[in-house]
Amino acid sequence: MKKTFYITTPIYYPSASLHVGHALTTVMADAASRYKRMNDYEVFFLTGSDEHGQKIERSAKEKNMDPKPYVDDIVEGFVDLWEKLDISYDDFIRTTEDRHKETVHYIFKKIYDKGDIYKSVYEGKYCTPCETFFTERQLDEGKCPDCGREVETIKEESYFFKMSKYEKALLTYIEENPDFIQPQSRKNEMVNFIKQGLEDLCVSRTTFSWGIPVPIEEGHVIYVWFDALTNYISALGYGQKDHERFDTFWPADVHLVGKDIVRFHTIIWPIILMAAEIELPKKVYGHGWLLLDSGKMSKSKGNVVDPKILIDKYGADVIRYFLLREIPAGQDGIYSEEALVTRYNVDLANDYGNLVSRTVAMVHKYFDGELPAPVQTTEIDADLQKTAQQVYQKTTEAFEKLDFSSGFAEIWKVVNRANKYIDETAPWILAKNEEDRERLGTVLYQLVEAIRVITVMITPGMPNIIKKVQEQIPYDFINAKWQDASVWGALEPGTKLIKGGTLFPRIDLKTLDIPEEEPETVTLKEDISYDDFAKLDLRVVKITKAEKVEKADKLLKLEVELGSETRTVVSGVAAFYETDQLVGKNVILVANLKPAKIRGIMSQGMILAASLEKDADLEVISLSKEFPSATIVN
RNA sequence: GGCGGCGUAGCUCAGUUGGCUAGAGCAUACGGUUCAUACCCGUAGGGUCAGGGGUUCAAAUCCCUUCGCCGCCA
Repeated sequence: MKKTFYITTPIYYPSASLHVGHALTTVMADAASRYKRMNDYEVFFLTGSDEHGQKIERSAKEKNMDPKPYVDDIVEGFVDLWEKLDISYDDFIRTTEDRHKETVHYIFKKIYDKGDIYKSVYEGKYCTPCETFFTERQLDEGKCPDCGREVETIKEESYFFKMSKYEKALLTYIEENPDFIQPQSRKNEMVNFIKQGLEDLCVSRTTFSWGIPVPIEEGHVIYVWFDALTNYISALGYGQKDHERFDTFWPADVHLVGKDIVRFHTIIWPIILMAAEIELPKKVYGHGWLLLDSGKMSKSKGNVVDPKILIDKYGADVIRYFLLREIPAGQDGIYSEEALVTRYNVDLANDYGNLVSRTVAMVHKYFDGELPAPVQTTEIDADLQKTAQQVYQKTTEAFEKLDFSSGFAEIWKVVNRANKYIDETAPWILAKNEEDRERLGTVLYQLVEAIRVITVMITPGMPNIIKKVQEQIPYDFINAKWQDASVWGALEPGTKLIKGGTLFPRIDLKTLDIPEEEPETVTLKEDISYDDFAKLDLRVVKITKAEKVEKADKLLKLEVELGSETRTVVSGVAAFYETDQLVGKNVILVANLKPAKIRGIMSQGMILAASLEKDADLEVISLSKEFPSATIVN
């Protein structure tokens, strides 16, 4: 019997287009799927869309559309994106499909009949204009967090799911399966959460109708998670006539999710399954977010990065490689187009692409494109092979853990080793002496083998570029097995290599048209009159002495000359200036500021300085010309 | 407020059960090379391992504490 591997992404919500963050989850799942297929697993890779809910109902209404055609358009965009990204999913489940509804009905009834779903009254804070329920905690000072208006307490008949009943069973499962929740930090959070006690979950609503009807009573629709999570088995045919897929693939090997929905997947979902007496998934992996320099990507900030534009610009493989390489396992990563292009230039163009290019070129120059046979190998050759073998081991371990970032870092050790190997063996010198011809052939063979091994290993991440490599080095990369990277010497000597185009042409960062971030709109304080300004008495003063204030790392005690007077000023600049850097500077003093005691020192005025938020940087305003002490500034 | 995590080079991060001179990549500077995509190879600079205290023959690592950042708490 073939080993099976079932991996899922979340089903995405079609209220807006997908951004690179979504692409990250899906690309990871795809790389894992391809890796497993190369290892002879029968893989089932599921993605889809979560199409019900009030938000969709409302958005459709705003566009004067029925919900279904409304989501159809958006979901088409999802499918299109995954196609562009070469996502090799086996099925795409939509929660509006009949097969999904069938399973949801089946499982709802099963749990209801068992007594784990019961009818009660839901009480919550409701914002009528927004038509949304909130919990106490979500409220912003008692008001609606979306619109700021008053909320009212509303009661509604609802069906509840007895989560509390399974609290202990779930904890036991998590304990007995230490790898169930990944990464570890998430697991700890979830355990804490469960230990605080689980409340029963409201699983139906009457306030909107765009959803799967509750099978036992009209007017109720099944609410979010019960509907959405069930996709993982409805797509397999659970509770349907044909459930062969379910029998083959369940329990899932990995539910890959963003860290924000780990809780639903590690608490609600397992409990639904327990109540329905279905085996639990083996693993839920919560990966990090893709952040922008400027913070989290969000629709409201308008800083969402559209993956389709990036794919058109750089190609799917490049985006895939960046996502897999740049985001450390389980952690957040930062996206910027500069980072993307730098990765591209350094790893793909300079190191890998150029390695292929120079190697194929040499085989052509010295052997007419015919791959020479290796003859006698040396220590250097052995070292290259050893690197490749070790990397194969480590990359395997990393890929098994879905740690693609480390995996690709490993693979590049072979790339680097191979480039160094060229330097060490200097084929262009060997080519000058006829007696070195065998050695030259051996060297080039080793290089092409190294490229073969590397290329096999990058296949799960970059399924496209390997086709181009294959055009230059005739080896069946497309159908390669993972194990093919563990052997050395698979290429037939005499194979004709074909010079091809550049795999990854370098991109000049300077010519890149990266849209500047919008300059912040400056909000100024309210206008003041000239008289207000004239109240300030600003004077040029020379700093004559500066010393640190004890027990205050930010403060310096300065002495300044104001005419004949010597004043003491306490200033928060210690993080940016050594004491002797300030002495002698002509700076501007707010001379008529009311004296104030700071750390027990009477500060008589204030020195002007420009500073960034959170003390990120600071510079005292000083004059470059000499002015008499106490000169007026206006 | 409760629980947990993090703080290591200019930037992004590795540092396993305490153990050689604290590492890698990017960036910078210099040198080498010409097969190659202004690439590749090498060398160098750059660190109070957030601050303070403690345990130990020995601490980035263990304990306490201060500061800063982050996550979870339906």
